[in-house]
Amino acid sequence: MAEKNATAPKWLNPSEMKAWRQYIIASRRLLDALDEDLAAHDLSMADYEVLAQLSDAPDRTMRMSELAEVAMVSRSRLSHRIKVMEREGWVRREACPNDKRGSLAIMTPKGWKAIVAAAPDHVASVRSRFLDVLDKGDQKALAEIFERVATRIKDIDCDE
Amino acid sequence: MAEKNATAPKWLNPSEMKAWRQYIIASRRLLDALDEDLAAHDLSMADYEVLAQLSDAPDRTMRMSELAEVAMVSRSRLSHRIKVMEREGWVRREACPNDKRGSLAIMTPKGWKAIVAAAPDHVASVRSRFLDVLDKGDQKALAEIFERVATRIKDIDCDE
DNA sequence: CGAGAAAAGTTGAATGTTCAACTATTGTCG
DNA sequence: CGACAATAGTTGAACATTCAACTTTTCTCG
Repeated sequence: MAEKNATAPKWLNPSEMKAWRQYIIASRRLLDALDEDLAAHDLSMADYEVLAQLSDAPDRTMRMSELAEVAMVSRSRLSHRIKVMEREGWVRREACPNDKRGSLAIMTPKGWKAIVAAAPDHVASVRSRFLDVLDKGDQKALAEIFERVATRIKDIDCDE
Repeated sequence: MAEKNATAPKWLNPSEMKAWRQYIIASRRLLDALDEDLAAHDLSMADYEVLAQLSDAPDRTMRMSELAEVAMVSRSRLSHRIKVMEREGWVRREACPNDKRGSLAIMTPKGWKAIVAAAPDHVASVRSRFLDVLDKGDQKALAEIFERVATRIKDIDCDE
């Protein structure tokens, strides 16, 4: 849990509140819109992320736990999702040769076709719904801010 | 679906990519962390939002559809969630006096106690995980950017 | 070596969310 | 008025996610 800082006021001031609310509202709408756009390809954002990461890996092959890590989903969730992707014929599993506990997720040609079909639309959608309203300076500022946010979260959760 | 702009390149350039990835990664981690923090009060972010909005309404009472709107959840989802909150004794439902189709969600004293207990921790958590890494300028920049994002999404989805 | 801790992955059950269908009421307008 | 469209809300079934338990294998270190 977050440390309570003795000097921090209990409630947010108007400027903090505005930043937080605008962020949370726009993020919700943005993710919803991107999900809707992806639905045309029968994909959710989470499934897209999994397939995109897998398609980027050498031989389009990855250890389950590594894939879970980079796609930011739990192992359990990945396991369940891969099961349905297997049924769709997008991915297959193979035993890991050097670690007998392990399991490899391997993208099939059909899976490759699916991600290749979805990617341009998804990129266009990210562009039109998000990037198009940012100029170069905004891009840089945003990247810096969220890099700090991610770092901060890692720091808090490591020493508690 | 997003319009395809003839001049837009198919892929993201490094600066766009960085802004997008940092945003999506940090957001995921941030929301996860806030959810974990709220778990101490047996709440998800979505449930917190519902209760917070309801607690702000006159008489802590709201029409279901209005509550769904401001809490950014579907009507169906709200209906299901309110059912479990009713079981917890946090909310009760009452028929809407002037519109016989309608239904009012009313926060109980127990529900008020729950949100009052959770709110300071949640605010502290938003602060320490997010706001603390923003200076005044960042706050303003972020609010402006995400206001544009939200507006853009509304605009796209209205004329298509 | 070998005991116990840690890591990888899966599973089933419980819980949460979406989706489409449905009832009931209200609004619109010829 | 009265037919039809639109709105409010709920429901159950299908689907997705989480959670804790479990198996198997590997790592650590006395």
